[in-house]
Formats: sequence, C-alpha cells, structure tokens
Amino acid sequence: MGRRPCCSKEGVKRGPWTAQEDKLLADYIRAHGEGKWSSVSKQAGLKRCGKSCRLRWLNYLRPNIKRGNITQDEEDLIIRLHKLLGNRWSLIAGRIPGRTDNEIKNYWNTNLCKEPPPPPNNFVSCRPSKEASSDPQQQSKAEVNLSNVPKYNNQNAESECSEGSLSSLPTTREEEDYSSRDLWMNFYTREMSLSQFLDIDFSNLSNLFAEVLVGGYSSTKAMHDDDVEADFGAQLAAFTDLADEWIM
DNA sequence: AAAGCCGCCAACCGCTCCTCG
DNA sequence: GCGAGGAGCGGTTGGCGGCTT
Repeated sequence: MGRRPCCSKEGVKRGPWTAQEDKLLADYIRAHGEGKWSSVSKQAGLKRCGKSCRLRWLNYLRPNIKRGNITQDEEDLIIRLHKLLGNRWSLIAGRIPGRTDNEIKNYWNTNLCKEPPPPPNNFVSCRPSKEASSDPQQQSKAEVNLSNVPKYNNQNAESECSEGSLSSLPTTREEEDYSSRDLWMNFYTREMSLSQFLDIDFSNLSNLFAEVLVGGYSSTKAMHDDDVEADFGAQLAAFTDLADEWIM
C-alpha cells in the first residue's frame, strides 16, 4: 500500500519561489496569521502545497530571520548544542535567535560534520580535563552528586550563575530532583541563558540530573508524563553516552 | 573561453507526532 | 480506543554559482 502524497501533484507548482509568490504568502500570513497551511495556499491564491508554504515562511519570509554568515559564537553554540541534543535541528535553532533549523542543518552538514574544528581560544569547555577528576567514571556513573551544580531560579538566575552561588544546595533526593528540574526548566523557559546553561560543569551531572534533564527535553515534545516515561530509556542512554564522552 | 567539478543552500520527500472527531 | 488529517521534523536532492583546469 503506497503512501498517499501530502498534496496532489497535479496543478501544484514546485521549485524556486518567485517574488510575487513570496509577497502573496507574506501578505496573507501577516493578515491572517500562521497555521492551517493546507488552506493557506488556496486562500492566498498560491498553487503551492501547504508544506511548501510553511517551509518558505519559516525559512525565508518570517520576520527576524538573520541573514549572512554564521558567526564564530553561533558556530560554537551549534557545536555545543549538537553535542547536547544531537540532530535535533529545530531545538538547536530554537536556542539561536534568527536562525532556522534548515540553515543550521545545512551549515552543519557542509561545514561542521566533516571534521571537528579546533576549539577557539576563548572557548571554555564544559568538559573537564582528564586531570580534573581523580576517578571520573565513578563520579559520573555511580553516585548522585549535585554538590557543584548551581541552582537557578526565576528571580536571580543571572546573579547566581555569574557568582556560582551554591547557597541553595539540595540535601535530599527530592530536593535534588526539584533543583535539577528547575535547572532544566529555567533553561527551557529561557530564564537561564544558553551560555549560563552551557557553563555548567557537566562532569558533575549525576544520573539523576541526566534523568531530569532528559525528561525535561521529552516534555518539550509532549507534556504527558506517560510519554516522557516511555521515551525516557532511549534518551537517558543517549545522554549517558554523552556524559561519558564529556568526562573522557 | 569553455568544460568539468564542487560546494552551498533552497526546497522537496517521507516519516512521525499531534489533534480532533 | 481508533482512525484520519494536519503539522513538524530531519534526511536528501537538485539547481545554481564559483572555482579550477
């Protein structure tokens, strides 16, 4: 049984967009907003498939799209986020203002995936040196150790991070759980900046933290605990591999 | 100057996830 | 609970422009 195409091929225009098509689409969306892509093409008078309209808007016509070369800072972020999230381009793009997932994906495939560039001089890796820990394997895998993970909250994330405050260290597993969840949620809700998040010493990530972090990521896709649980195993494994790599 | 090669990037394709009836 | 349709995502492709020979 063949897959039904997303739209009828007949009468549907393909290939590069013209300036007139761009104007029709942009004018329509500014007037009516995003969504209902399948009907946008008809309503706007375009002979395009809805998916094509959506892609054109998101990757080209949308306001605040940043044009031009990827900066060194952006490249650093892409590398670090890719290390953290893998090929989840939309998530990566969501943390880099003005850049689209398609652009980042293209940049990665053409520039970064071929060979890893040397770290810039001012690059402060969140991966500790081998000398930093006497027994990294034990530290990373065996024990729940959040003692060096700063706690962020919505009110003073900036100051606490910059000062490395450890004033609110959790003392119980339950408190640790909340602390880790806060950390993730502050990052996800952008209360904590990307640089703050990435400045965390990930060598101190406990399995518990990884659990919460990965759970937090899952919840961004589906806010259902059952789904988070179902997806948890694979993601935790992936994250554990990542953590292992960091502390190697 | 012309032909061939190569890299970039916009756009398409197919799959999965989500929502709604 | 199930199925259909819509939306979103990541992988892939093809055209174009620049570079090399």
